[in-house]
Amino acid sequence: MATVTITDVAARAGLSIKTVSRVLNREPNVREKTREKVLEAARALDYQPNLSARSLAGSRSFLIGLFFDNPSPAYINDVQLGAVSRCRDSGYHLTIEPVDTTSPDLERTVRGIISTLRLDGVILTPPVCDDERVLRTLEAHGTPFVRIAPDGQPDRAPRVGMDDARAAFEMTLNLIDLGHRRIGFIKGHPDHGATHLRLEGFLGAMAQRGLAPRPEDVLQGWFSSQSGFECAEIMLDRAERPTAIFASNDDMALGVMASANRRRISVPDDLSIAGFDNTPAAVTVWPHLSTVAQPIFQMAAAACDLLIARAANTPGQEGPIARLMDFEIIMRQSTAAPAGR
Amino acid sequence: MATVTITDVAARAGLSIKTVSRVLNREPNVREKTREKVLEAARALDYQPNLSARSLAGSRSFLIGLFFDNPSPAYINDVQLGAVSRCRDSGYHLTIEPVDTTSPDLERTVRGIISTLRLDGVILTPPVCDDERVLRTLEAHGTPFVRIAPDGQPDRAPRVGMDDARAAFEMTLNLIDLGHRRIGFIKGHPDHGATHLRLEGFLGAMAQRGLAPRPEDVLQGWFSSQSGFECAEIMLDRAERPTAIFASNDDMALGVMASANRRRISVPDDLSIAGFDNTPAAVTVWPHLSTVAQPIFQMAAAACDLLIARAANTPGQEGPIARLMDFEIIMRQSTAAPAGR
DNA sequence: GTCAAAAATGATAGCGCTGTCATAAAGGTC
DNA sequence: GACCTTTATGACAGCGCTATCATTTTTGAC
Repeated sequence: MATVTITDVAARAGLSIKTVSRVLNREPNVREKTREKVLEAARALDYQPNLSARSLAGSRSFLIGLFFDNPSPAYINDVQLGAVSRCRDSGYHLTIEPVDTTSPDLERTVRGIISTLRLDGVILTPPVCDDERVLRTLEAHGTPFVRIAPDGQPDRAPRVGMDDARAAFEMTLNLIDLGHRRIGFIKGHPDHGATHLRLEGFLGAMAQRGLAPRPEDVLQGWFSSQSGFECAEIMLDRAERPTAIFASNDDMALGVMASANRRRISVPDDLSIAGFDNTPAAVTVWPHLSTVAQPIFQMAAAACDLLIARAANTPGQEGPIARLMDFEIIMRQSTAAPAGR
Repeated sequence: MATVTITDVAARAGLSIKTVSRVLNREPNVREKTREKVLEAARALDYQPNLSARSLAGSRSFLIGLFFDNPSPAYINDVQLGAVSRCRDSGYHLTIEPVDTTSPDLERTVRGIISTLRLDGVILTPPVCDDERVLRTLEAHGTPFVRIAPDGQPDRAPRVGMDDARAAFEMTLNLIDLGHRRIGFIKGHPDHGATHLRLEGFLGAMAQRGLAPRPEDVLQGWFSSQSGFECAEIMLDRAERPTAIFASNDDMALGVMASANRRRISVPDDLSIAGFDNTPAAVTVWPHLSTVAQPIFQMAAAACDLLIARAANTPGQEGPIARLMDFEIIMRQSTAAPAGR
């Protein structure tokens, strides 16, 4: 309730408010002894800077925006925690802004958000990171942004991600090395960049081992468990069915497992299943799902770092930045060697 | 980039900035014609008010904070969407603030957030809504807050929730009416208010039908799927096992299902399973999980409404407010009449 | 029309900071 | 010590709005 201002701190320290401001903003040219006096006064008074005032007077708002459109809750949750963890370290805060990429009003909405809040930076998750209107609006306004796992346009703006193709490649190799020859694949939502890369990795691995997936074993899903279920129903209905199914994300893999359960097909004995994302649900089901763990938390944290550094005018790398993080292949109980071998 | 200020709008409309401010804030005593002139000028210039300036000059920050501590991603996702939907309507924004209720620094953290951001209100989700230190800090600072599904202290501050006891009661009745007599129950995390209420509802329904659960059939879980799995392992290991298990949330129910799958116990033929929350995962598994749907989105929206009305000084209800929302019992394929009956 | 009351509008002072620029203190050189 | 350079500190304007209070215009009663 009682509001302590920078003036109070200055009075207590016997210095001007400008000097206090310098200390608080880690500006140079402050004597060590002075710095200590200020810090002590601030601590004694439990001073908390007023963000609005800082923002109004200065060039930074200390606010990062997270734009997303209906991703999986587990994914967005990790992104949020990763971003907030870095915000905390730098006195920043995160506002979340769900946007509807199918809305005709999208540009106006985005413009309203960034100019009202004066965001220092924006984090874009799929599929917003690939929406041309959002990118253009941000660029026109001069708001820095970082894309997480974007589809393409590598040089357009900083991005962080992981090597989806490589991960899918390695998971597929694992499946093949387990002894599987006929492997089904379920593609993700066509609007998500990762979808194409994961397919590419799958096909690459098959080709490298001299295998060619039958066309009817590569189906189009939508990243929803329902779509995974439906694709599995189709594949498992056939007389000659795959011995393994690799779904482009865990939700769809779980849909596959649901279908197998319904048909009393034993996993992994009669069907191996692999997913992608390592969502919490992957270890909620039995058998636990083999999957690819993405460093989502770290990707978001890195994105946040980039934006904060940029706002602080830290002479970071100029020009296009792309940070690729490491993934991890996690083989659990849903995959095994095919039966009868 | 080009920043349009209220002064620009005033100049274009040929009025003073104060009049423009009046229109923008829907203050009374503005002629209809004047209002239109202002609105038109604002539209023509694509004027966006500067939140920092508004906040610094006025008494509102147009910021709502959402405090949470490690809840399920699906839950927090719904809360966020519900809250943001109302924020959008009123020019508000939502900042997310994960807090660690086990941290010794909790008070300082909370104090820092609310005084730096000058939050107009805070939404508290379980278990933060029952943390005495958080409540006290908020009260001391005079920051309005609304609790979602708190444990007790009904008169302490506004809260929104649902009748957890009643929902558990009805679900249990459904199970009994299906023919189940021996029903296992898995309790939730003891720090969550809903835990006690759900147990109470379960016991009440059993009692009403003249049934008494055996002590060994009521186990302590932690809301995690792992804990549900472990409890199920214990119950299903026994010679005389329950014909139905009601878990206090979906995650645990999914753990039960995993255990059943592992043991090749057929669901629902040999074991009925019911959950609580209606998470997306409930329809990801096979068979789909019978559960209780909470109106989480609506609860968060209502919480947000309360805070915004309070900040706008709308003479809403003073004193303790409690809004109870409707739940829905959803019976899917994981429950059926017990076999051999 | 006159006059008071009510309604509409405007002038101006901050809100709590940061940025700019001026000033003071400290350090170096001979 | 005189002088210059570097480093440290301070005075003050102003960011874009809202709040207060003064002023003007409109309205209504007679």
